Amino acid sequence: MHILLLTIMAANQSPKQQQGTSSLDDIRATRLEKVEQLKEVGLTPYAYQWQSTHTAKELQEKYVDLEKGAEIADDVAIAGRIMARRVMGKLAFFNLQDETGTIQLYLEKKRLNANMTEIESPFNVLKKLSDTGDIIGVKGTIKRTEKGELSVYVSTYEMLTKSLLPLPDKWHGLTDTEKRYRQRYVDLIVNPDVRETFRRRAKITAAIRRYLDESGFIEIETPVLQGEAGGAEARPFVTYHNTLQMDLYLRIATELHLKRLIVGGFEKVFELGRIFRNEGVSTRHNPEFTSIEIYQAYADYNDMMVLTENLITTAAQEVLGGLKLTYQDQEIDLTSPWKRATMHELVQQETGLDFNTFTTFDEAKTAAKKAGIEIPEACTSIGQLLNEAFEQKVEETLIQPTFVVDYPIEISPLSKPHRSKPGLVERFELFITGRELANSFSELTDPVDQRQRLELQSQKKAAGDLEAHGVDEDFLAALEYGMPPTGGLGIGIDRLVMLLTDSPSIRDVIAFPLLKSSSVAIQEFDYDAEKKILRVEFDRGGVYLYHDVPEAVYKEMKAAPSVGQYFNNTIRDRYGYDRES
RNA sequence: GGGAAUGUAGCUCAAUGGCUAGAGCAUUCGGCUUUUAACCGAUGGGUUGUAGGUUCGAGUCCUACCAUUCCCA
Repeated sequence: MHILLLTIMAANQSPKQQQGTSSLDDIRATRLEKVEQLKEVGLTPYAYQWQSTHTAKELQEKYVDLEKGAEIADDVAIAGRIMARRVMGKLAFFNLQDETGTIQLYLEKKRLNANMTEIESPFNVLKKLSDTGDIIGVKGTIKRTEKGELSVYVSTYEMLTKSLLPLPDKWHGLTDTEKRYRQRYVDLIVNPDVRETFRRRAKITAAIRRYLDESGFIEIETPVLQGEAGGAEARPFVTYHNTLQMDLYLRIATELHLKRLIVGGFEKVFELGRIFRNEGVSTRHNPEFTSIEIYQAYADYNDMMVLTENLITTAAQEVLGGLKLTYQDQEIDLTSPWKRATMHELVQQETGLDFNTFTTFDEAKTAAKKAGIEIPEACTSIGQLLNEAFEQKVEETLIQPTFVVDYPIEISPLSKPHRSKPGLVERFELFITGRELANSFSELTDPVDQRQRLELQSQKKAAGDLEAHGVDEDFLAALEYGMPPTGGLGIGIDRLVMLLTDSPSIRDVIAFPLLKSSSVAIQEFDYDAEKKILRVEFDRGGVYLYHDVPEAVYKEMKAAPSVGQYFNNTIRDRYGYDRES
């Protein structure tokens, strides 16, 4: 059975009739015609190769001192996309954009016609057959115009790729958020800061990897497909392996495998990669996102705090050139060392409640209610209540980098008990701009203790907690062979990139964020009365068979004023279906 | 999952329940050898997200659905 969530919107009773042509179709048809005309005059609308001598940025830098009106006979070659065209009678100015920036092309009829003798009137060809969006290569010399714009004074050009679809408005650009995410390539063409964001993202991950490499860490890739998802509390994605006939989960963390590597004798390992959590989507959550987990043998969480500072300041230096930044109008200073405070201290500061003084849960509950803390049903211990108080009252106040240390044991199943504070574990989370950016602990290495805690999780799973997981016996076996004392650290890369690129939404730092599929309308449907199969053809081309549909339903559907609405209400989600092969 | 807002030409946006749904940019045609959102003149382009409903009349009001954005959980 093909698992596919088809959302059906509406459907016309009769197949759609295309009347007339839309303006977009017209533009496309005109440009296809231009492709043919280019071939006729002897040009290649889709070329094979081009050699540039410079990028736009290199030219701008090299000739920065060239005076207005001056020309230099240096031969240059450059390629890029035409972003704007200004055509006079016998002279034209194009703006050319490559990955590095833009440069103006100075296109003179006389010069082009003198240098491109193999085709007839090349200036007119360019004037008639080029459009914004086309990718061209030009050769020529350098000239700064009277108005002060550095230009390539073009001798010859080649059409490298003819574009068929119009670019968004040159002044307003593309602002429709949905279209920006769905058609990121258009967003990237017209919005230079989007390109800059992804360039920075690449620099950040490269800087982190470089720092770790120089510190003796090695990156080892661990499985994405797992028999049991573990290492975090989160709902996993489920998939299926056909020939092995087994359910598999996409990983929700890399923790348990990286720790196996520490058992195996590696002392400094990490993995920077994608993990998957089957949860809601928001400005701070994408179902697939990137994290880095780092494990260092013989280290504890104090060592990991220093490592966290070093990694993040290194990344910030790399992309910002400094440690002060502005995030959504908030001034952030990343100069280390960062503030360290225990969860108890912070909660006391914000709420006045000293959780160290509570001896019973009821006592704590009464005091917390008084302080305006909402207590969910699942909250049944002082430790969980402390965490609730922290999340509700403290988190959003932690704007400057702050290590929150020493967490209650109840919410930290994988970390080592605190060496001096009973009921707590050696764990910290890093908060910046009120958001959690990193999570770390002195890893639990006692296999007996670990088994007890995982079995507790497993009971929660059996009781219906979808974020809890079964016991990973193989992981426990690994611990029984003996894992050295180890410090572990996880950093949310997307959130770090958001911080360092001043991006308000996680979708701004993920090139292709997950969006719902666009709606589909019903094109046609028919019914096999004998097999009770309703066959539905959607306008996207998909054909699906719905099983055991009563004939009465088919008749009602046929008579319904809106087929799509009837389908949504009565058939979708109620009958089994699969895709017609 | 709940609430609010949005959806009109390729893009950015207008349009008190009432004339043939408009404008700028882009397109197409013409003019122009120093433009910078070039300019001047002309031109084509619409299933107003989808389907119902109310109404003499719906882009506008109502219902359902789809998608997006923001807030909350």
